[in-house]
Amino acid sequence: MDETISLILHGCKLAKDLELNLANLASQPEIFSRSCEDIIRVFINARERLNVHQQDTTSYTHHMLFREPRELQQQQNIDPSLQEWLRTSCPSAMETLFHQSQVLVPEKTQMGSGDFVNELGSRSDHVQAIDASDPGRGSSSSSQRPRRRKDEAERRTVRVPAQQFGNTEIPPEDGFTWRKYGQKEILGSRFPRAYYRCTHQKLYHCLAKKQVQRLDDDPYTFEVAYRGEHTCHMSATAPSIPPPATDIAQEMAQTMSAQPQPSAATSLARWLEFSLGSGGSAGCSSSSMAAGAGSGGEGPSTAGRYSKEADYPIIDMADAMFNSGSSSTNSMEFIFPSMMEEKWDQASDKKP
DNA sequence: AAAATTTGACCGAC
DNA sequence: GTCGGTCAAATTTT
Repeated sequence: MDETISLILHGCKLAKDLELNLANLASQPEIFSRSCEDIIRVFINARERLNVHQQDTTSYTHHMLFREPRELQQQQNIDPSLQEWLRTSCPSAMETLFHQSQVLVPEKTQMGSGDFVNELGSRSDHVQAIDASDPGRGSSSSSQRPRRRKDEAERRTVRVPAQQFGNTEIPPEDGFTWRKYGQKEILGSRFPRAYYRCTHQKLYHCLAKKQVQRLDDDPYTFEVAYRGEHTCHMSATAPSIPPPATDIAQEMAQTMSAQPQPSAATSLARWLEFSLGSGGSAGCSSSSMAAGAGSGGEGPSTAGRYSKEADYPIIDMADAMFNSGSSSTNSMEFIFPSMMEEKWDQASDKKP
């Protein structure tokens, strides 16, 4: 069953890489199509495995999926940038699977064991997650003197190696667009700390931020601390402060051309959330919901948003996802509705 | 022209 | 007072 999890994560990884390369692939439909088919193949494979287990016992799959998330995470050695992507795309699934915010991969673990090479040629970042409460530099301020703002969001820290080619001083992409708003010399650190906020902060009131700083002892490794939640790419929440329609259109046009379109992969991520997360009746889901509320993420609102759909059993969702046959076009239309018609909102959001 | 970055000033927590 | 985080005007880039 661990292999199935690994497959699903591989699929997510491919989807993430596709998302990152979406803009580049606009002019290369063959590669784009092949990548999509790869992703579909991976998930079909996963579904078949789930089907097998489903025949064994109806609840077996679910129990195994939720058995020991932390243990699984350690076994899989999940790419933390993928974690961040999954976490922002489908928080409850992420929490269920990985107990997010407690991600801890011990030092000197075999980096890259979960590293998948894909046809898009994008390299998989070898990243290492560290606990936000690590007493080391970077969170020293919080451990030494818990400078707490009332509404300060939880910090999630990952270490990311510098790019292998090109300008190694630029921290690798993480799938989001950021605007730098400050830089500070930090006492006792060789390198300054850079402060970024989400580019879409104004338009979507997206409060996500990150701090990037090179390690003293390893200038080719960045420590990236994320704070706040991305609301800009979650179509259900984005218009919570509705901007003028023209601004949205402008923003979307700009987003489509300038960067990967997050909502495409978000659709896939939602399937994960349906399948893996917050399965109402299961005991594990309640704990994950509680953890979401307690650990400072936007847990309650996000988890509640999909609670209805989460009633679907795993196999039903997988079937719904792939039952349009092996035609990549049809499958893609289901998997990436926002890309095809940008109809996801109407399809999933049951607004009055 | 608009968007992004730079950088000194400012502010709140200690 | 120091320090880290943010603001915002100036500057650079697109």
